[in-house]
Amino acid sequence: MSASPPAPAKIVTRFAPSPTGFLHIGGARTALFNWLFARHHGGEFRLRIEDTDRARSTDAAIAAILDGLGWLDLNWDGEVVYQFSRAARHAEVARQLLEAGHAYRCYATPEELEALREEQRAAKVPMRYDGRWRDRTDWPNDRPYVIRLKAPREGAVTIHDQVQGAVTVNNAELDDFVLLRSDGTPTYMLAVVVDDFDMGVTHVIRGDDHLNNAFRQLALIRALGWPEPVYAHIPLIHGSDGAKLSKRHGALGVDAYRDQLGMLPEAVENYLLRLGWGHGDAEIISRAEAVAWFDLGAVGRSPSRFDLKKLENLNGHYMRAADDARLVALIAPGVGAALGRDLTGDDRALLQRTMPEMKKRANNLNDLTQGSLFWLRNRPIPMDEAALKLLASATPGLLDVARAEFAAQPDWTAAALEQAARALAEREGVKLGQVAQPLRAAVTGSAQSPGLFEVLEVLGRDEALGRIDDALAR
RNA sequence: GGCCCCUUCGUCUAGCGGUCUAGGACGUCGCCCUUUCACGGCGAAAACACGGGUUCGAGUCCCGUAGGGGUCACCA
Repeated sequence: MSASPPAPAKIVTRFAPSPTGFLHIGGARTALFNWLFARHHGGEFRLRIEDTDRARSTDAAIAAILDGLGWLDLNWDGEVVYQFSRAARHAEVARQLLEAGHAYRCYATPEELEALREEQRAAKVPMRYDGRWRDRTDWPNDRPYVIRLKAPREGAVTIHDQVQGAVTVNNAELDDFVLLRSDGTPTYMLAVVVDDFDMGVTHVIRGDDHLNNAFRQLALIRALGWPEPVYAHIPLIHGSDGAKLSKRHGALGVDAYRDQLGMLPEAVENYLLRLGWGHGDAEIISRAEAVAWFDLGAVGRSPSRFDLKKLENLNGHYMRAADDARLVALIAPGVGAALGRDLTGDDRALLQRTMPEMKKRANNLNDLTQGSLFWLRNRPIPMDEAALKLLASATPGLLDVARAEFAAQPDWTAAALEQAARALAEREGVKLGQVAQPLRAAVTGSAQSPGLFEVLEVLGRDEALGRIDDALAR
């Protein structure tokens, strides 16, 4: 038996949102990148809910995050880790650091620290904790204290970030941050490091708003003697005006892309993938291709702006490629609500039959829903403004003649009806459009629709003729 | 303000010293198809932020400037 090569360490990534709101588009992309990286390498993708901020964390937010990941089909491995439940472990690590001399007790009060910051602000010097308790041992045992990391003060730290490249920060820029609060609860900085270690996380892929934190976390990791993860800080997503995307600034939860904008998850995924990452000229990228191609090295370093137009275009593409039955199922609730009734099996069959033509005309589910209503409306169907105008300006009498021609057709088929209409137009010396447009308005209530004769055929003789009569009677 | 990061068409991007008179996609405009609207096809306008270097040669490397972003809590 020959010696087997050293087994490559299993790659473990994680998505660690704090449940203080919906899963926004930036978080979704971070989750996507982590998921793709793990799947590409055959590793694990873990989910951790950072709920240590008890005041701001909510169950509704947790549900929204899980729901959003589920919609995007970003499945995670293992159990969800709830950070708050690990507080005892975090505190234990802080105590351990204290005993090893890598951390110390700090009795400075919040007021005292605020005064310090105020001084520094006034003196225009960097605001950071000055280490006043770093070497003291005259602890007033009757007062609460926090545990701070005794961070190195000399030298510099360089992170070889997979996206940002080598980034160096002088240790003098960093201060002795708090690990354990005076009430014994861990800070984010401690919790992240401990949890990533305990979960075996090898690659930390997150927004570059965490880049500066990485240096602090690295100092902690080194004090603990733990292995350092590989970092990849991806640029943030900005709004269309270049300003940071925030809740009050165009940032929507992924649920809004589904429920309000009518997007398909594969379109959102494809769009997010191309935001900050590229693979040559590839634009339409399947999930299998994404898994095969994804790499951190191709992630761009500059922030990108969110472009709804492009997302909608992509969504249109995926809708045209989508299975008709799936689309019917997706719009059925909306169609039923607009119609004020439950859809029958016949209704669904009609939507299904017309879907190949309908989906070419919509870039989102909302438009598809609205556009499909005319098939199922009860007579007399409502007319929109353009339809009214078409009927009003139609050649007098033409609609009546067309109605009579159609009524006389033995075969109610698109081909036969078209032939009749063309013959009529020729006989009357008008263009086909002059016959077709008023008819379109009469049977669809709109100036735009799939091919008129196909519409007439699908509607059926009685319904079509009835709608024309309704228009004639106006 | 200190520190860190970023800078190719309006937007997302390709480009990893010469093949760049800078490619693709969305958007925009025009044409074709056509009973309307779409879909589809063809085409056009549109970018290397600026200034210095390095080099035989720079969109590609280095340094400044400007602009943008991030971050500086007992929040995460």
